[in-house]
Amino acid sequence: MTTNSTLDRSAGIAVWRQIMETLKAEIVSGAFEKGSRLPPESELASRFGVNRHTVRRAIAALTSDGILRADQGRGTFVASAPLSYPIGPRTRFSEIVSGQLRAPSGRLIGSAIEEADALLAHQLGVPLGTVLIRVETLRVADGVPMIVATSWFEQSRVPNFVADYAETGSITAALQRAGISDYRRKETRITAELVETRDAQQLGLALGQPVMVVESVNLDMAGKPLQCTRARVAADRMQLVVSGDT
Amino acid sequence: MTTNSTLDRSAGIAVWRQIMETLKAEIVSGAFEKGSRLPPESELASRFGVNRHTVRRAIAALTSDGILRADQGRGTFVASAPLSYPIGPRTRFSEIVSGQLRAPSGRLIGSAIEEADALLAHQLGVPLGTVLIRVETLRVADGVPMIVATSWFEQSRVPNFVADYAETGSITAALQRAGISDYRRKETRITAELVETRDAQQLGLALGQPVMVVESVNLDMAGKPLQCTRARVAADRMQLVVSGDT
DNA sequence: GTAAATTTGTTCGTATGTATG
DNA sequence: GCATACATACGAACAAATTTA
Repeated sequence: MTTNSTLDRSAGIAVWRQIMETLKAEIVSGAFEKGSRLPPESELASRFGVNRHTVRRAIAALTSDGILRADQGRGTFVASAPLSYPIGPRTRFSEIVSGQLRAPSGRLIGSAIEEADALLAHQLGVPLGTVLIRVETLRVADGVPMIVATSWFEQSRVPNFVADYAETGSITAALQRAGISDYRRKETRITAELVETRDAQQLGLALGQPVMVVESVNLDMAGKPLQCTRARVAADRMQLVVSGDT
Repeated sequence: MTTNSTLDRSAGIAVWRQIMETLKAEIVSGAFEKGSRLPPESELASRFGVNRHTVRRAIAALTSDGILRADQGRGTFVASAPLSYPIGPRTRFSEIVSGQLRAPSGRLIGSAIEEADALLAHQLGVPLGTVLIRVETLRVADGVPMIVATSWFEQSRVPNFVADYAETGSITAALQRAGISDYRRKETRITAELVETRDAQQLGLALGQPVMVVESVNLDMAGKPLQCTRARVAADRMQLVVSGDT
């Protein structure tokens, strides 16, 4: 079960973290049941070919994440098994990919004003340092959190966006109040990462679970970039569908 | 589009590596065109709030990956952006990589004869129990493994597929030898999972890393299902791109 | 064409973090 | 807890190549 992926000592990733990731992956994949005892530290140390201190640090990190719990004298136990929300056949949410969800099921979980860095400036076609609105939203289907998304808009184009979105729960509706009647998606880029701590909390995912990262740019009808979105999608609950037609 | 403006100094990941990942993500997302010059090291250092040495190490790592190239006195330039994988009706791995000036290569890593189960029978439009060829392939670009794919074909339509693919390294070429001159993609479904042990070995990924799972069905020009594929894509090496034209 | 400014490349030293025994 | 070795990060300087004025 365990392929000894050789520890890399100069990859810029601390050995304790590499061990932590490996153990987490094994727990997630079900190698250890919930409540079961982990092998003793000495055994793990010899298995990974490291000092016991190093294993202890990996275990400490997993403990502070709530994944393990160590009882002095008894051993280390799996505290929380990986969550899973089997909501039947995977929901198909291709329309969400472009951030064009029309139904008001979005919840505002945060917003901020910030200046465009090189990447955002390029994607939105604005000068570096342009004032942007950043909006964090959570999208839920059937009571299950599905997507955490971060969107950026040029503030001068949608000055009252945050209040409008909070009220309507819909990006389309909020944009309409700013006089933008329609928009279209330019392109969508998809990759996958391990979920970040904050997103894991929002999505109710265990750490170490994968999320799809969907980056998209929407254009107004004049072809000017309007909105830039980075959505993190719970991979076990949702499937992106790309039609081959047209 | 990493908005990770704050570097995490106690995550067990070296700062230079965090910067490397950020820059790589920005290059992939198109903030810097191929051939364009990166901001000077001093500027990047102040942007990330680190010493110039630290930026230099991140740049050195990207240089040894072939992504950047540094000329003394001139600057640092984007040599070759990491691959992106455009998904559309005519997706073909070899065209994609050759379009981006990379050397494509498909390697046969296994094959088997099996009977269609309910799912495969439905997707290929054949009766339950129809004899299929299952082919496992590894696709590599510039010596870096990118994709492990499992494909199913109706054996009677491509009786000699395995030998033809092993010889040509190309699905398109092997199908042509079976008299199938062209095909198109019906639909593509994307999700993400943690990499499986066997795939991790093939792709050279550590356990616990995410892969994108791309399931697709190709149709022949008469619209009949021809090929059904489940590809596992190394998420840190490739980005799927859906253009907005479709 | 020369000088100044920019930008990458290199070499010291020092402090801190990581991993071992 | 302590001593040791190595990797990481910072700071200051200087050298080499290129661009700009």
